[in-house]
Amino acid sequence: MQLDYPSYLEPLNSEQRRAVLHTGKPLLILAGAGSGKTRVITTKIAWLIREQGMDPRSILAVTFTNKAAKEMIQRARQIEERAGDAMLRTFHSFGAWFLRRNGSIAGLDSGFVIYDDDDVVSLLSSIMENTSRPDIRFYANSISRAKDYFLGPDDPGLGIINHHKKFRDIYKRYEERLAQIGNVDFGDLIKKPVEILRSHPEVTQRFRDRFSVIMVDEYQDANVAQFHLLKELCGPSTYVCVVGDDDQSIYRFRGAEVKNILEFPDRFSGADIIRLEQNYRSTSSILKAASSVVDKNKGRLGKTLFAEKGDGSNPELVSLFNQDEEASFCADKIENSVKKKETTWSDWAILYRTNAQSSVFETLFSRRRIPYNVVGSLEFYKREEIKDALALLSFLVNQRDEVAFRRAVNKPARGIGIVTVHKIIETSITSGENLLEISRKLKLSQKARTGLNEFIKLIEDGQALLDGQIIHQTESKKQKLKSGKGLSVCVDMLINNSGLAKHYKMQDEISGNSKIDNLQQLLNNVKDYPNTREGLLEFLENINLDRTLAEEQKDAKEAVTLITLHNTKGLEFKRVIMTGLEQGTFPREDKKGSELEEERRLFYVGATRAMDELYLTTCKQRFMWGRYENRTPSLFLLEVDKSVLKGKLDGGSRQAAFPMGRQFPKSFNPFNLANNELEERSGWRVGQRIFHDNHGYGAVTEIKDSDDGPLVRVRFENGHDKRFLSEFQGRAYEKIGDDY
DNA sequence: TAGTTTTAAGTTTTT
DNA sequence: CTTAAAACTA
Repeated sequence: MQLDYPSYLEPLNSEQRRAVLHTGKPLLILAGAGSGKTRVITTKIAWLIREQGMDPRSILAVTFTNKAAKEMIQRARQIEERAGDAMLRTFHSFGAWFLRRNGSIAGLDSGFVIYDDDDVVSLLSSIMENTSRPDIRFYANSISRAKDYFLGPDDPGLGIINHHKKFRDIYKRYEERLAQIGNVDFGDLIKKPVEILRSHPEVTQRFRDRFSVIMVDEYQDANVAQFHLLKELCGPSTYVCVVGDDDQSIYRFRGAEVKNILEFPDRFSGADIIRLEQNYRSTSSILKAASSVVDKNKGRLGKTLFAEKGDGSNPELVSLFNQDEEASFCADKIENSVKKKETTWSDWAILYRTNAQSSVFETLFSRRRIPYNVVGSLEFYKREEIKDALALLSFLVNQRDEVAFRRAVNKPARGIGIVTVHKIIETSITSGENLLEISRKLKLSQKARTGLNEFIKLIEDGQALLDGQIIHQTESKKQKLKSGKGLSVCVDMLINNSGLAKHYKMQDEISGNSKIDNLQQLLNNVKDYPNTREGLLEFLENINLDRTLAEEQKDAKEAVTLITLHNTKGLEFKRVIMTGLEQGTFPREDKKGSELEEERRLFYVGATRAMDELYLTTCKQRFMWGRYENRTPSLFLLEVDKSVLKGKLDGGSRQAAFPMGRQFPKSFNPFNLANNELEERSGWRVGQRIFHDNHGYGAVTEIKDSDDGPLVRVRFENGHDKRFLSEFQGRAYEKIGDDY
């Protein structure tokens, strides 16, 4: 039989197919959860290339997370290989790409570095002296929101964001300072391109010629500035297609405007609307449970979503005593089902509201040897040692970067105090010369001069390395540099010659940290970038736009997923456990009105990730601020339709035998028969099996005396060799079971 | 100025 | 419980 459309459109339903084949006018696709919108977008990209003869390079598709972008390009390529040449980015990464090429029009050097929120606070703190940290954060947040709404410091409407009189002035000074430095913040990645496009018609024309198709996914989470960017990129002949669902809007806290969806038909005249209302993902009982909560929201378009699948088993409400029992429940449930071969590890996801909640699961899962992946935790980046190294790298590409300079110049201590640092920065601002030049010529005390010269030498050596010179004196060092890979050559030199490596190595031995390991991980992460200025810039841009890149790439495919609710957008799992359903955790206690509605939508997003089974857990107590705090069940558990819910809010009366994390009381030492003086004095014993939250299982291999007391050496199953001073025992190292 | 000790404060969510 | 800022000492 002859089909009137290509075979790869066959799996689509009629509405999905209509969306793929739609051409001409602007298109708004209102796509409910699990209605196959990713499939529609990817198929549409393939169809445009294959059937319409479209050049892949003229297609721009925008998503909101890097994870979604990667998945989308992969799925499109499965249908049509050439889809790999289409431009698929997040809004912010598109903005960065745009500014690297066109920023010079607005006076921006192509070598800019992107400031994250902490950097913004740091810069702002030098503008707002004598201001408390929380206040600075508040103003930093206001500036960021203002940019989301495309409001500059001179905009009359600025009062809506922050009505304080001094806000306008602070914003203005911040912008001036940032311009002097030559870097940008997240908001600039959207706002600046719009400004350039508006003031330079020839640039706009170039972009309109380049992109004839623009698609935007998760349009409900676009902010006002992003709407303006889209509008500028769309010429009269551009085909524009946006996909969204107002019920899944979960980023209003950072400026997302659902109005963008509501007003799309007005802003893009003649727009067609296609609704995808058939849900293919979840059982109808899961869908019903999810909808019954979001139904309580007042401000919504309202939609009918039909489940394709049958009823399935009802979502199960599980009441537990505390977060340790919650973790045990999850572990048992998952383990049993995998043992019975009902599921594999990767069929399961554990969802929580805040990143901090992952640690209980991580500890228990590694103890029970359940493989897991934590998605998108920011931890790696927040680490002191990583920030130190990155500050050095940022300063290497931009010697006006006072934020990076401040952090790097006296770490480890080189005898350069705040007075000196302040003097250098002030002189640089007034004279216009960069911080390195000022550092070279400024008259200083002998002590500060010596330290500063070390720092200058370090930066000069780094620059020389990026320029392809090998600068080191000793043969062994030269050898080491030659054998290094890519950018890790330069980074390795920096962290060693700066003294950071030595500094943290000492710290690790005293406290049992693994900061050196993290720096090592950083080296590993940069090894594939070329050892040039361009390579370094590319690396810095990538990690600032996608923090998950810095994490250890241990993506074992067969593993349970631990993930925040926000990060689950666009994903699906056979079985989902939503945890921490308590007032104060989810929803957060202080949420009411429109913010509470956003939490409800978050519940909806989380619940609709589940294909076959959904569990909702709540605890009577939770360990917070060093105490067990009593909790009451989440409002959402009262709101969810009881006719599709298994279980009641009763359990959890059972007292936990031992809180997790400390199976033995502190005083408990099963090996008090130490046979030599050192073992007795240290409280440890060679052969003792131990468990460490970060490193897993291991055994004591050696105890020796040192200036600071007995030093215990541990060999871990993951191959790592660690040492720690015995007086810090019990903090991170836990004795378990028998000797080897 | 550097390093240590004390005290206070604080948990969203992410590009 | 952790982290950050402030106060204190060498």
